[in-house]
Amino acid sequence: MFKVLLVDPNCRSAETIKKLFNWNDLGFILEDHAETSSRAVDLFNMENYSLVIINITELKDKGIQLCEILRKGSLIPILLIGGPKDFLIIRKALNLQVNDYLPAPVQSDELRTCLLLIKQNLKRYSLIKNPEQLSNAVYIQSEDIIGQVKKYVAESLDESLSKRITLKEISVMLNYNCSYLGQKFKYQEKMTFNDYLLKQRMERAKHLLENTNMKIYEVANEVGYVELDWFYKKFKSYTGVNANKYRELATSK
DNA sequence: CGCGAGTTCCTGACCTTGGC
DNA sequence: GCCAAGGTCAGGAACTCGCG
Repeated sequence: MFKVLLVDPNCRSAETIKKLFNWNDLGFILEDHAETSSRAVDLFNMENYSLVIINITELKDKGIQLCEILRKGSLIPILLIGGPKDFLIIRKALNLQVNDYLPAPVQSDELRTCLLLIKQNLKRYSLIKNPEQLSNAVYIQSEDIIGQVKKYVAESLDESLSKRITLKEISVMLNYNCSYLGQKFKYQEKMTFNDYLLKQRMERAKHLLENTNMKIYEVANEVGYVELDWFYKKFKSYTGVNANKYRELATSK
């Protein structure tokens, strides 16, 4: 479990964030809430957090100061929440290597995706409070980068978030150029990222068709296809038969 | 190794058709 | 009416190429 510190002067919005979903299900514990940046610093020094979420709309420049303080002695992931009017402040924060930014009001699926990305990184490296560990982490990252991409795809499929899988998103998460990561993936795996993603989705769809009574549209949705028609096309081109025919053949064996 | 520009191709959206 | 299946097209994501 990764411990989260929420910094938000607005108790109502803090409560809303807490209740967006069950944080424990995603592997996070959100119990601590600081209403001021000074209280946040106190808590940060006392507890061992894995993530800090800051409502920049409410804190403004104090939020930036808080980012500066956290960054001085730590590489802890920082997630900002702010509105369209906070552009200048967010721009400042980006210079402090803030990990991500979500527009307010936060949507549950957006935050969930963001947390999964952060969790991927946290699982990979335990670089919470020691900047010296970053160089080691980056070294590991570049060595096993494709492994991380594949792992992310697999976990996203498991958690039914496959429709959100994009190479662009993964490249941002891993601090790589999108085109470079695509090249690297193809070189190592002898197939493009899209081909790999398609293969994983289709194999999962085949498994679901063989072992469950789910409707075709449910299977399509489960493996990440929003549009059923596109799933039909891809499935047929991958397997050579229609989804229904495939189930018929598989279950008659 | 890493990035940017241009090109290719995938995806989502909308529609139609046919079978049950 | 519901579900399965296919056609078309615009926009965006992924890929390729070339360069530093």
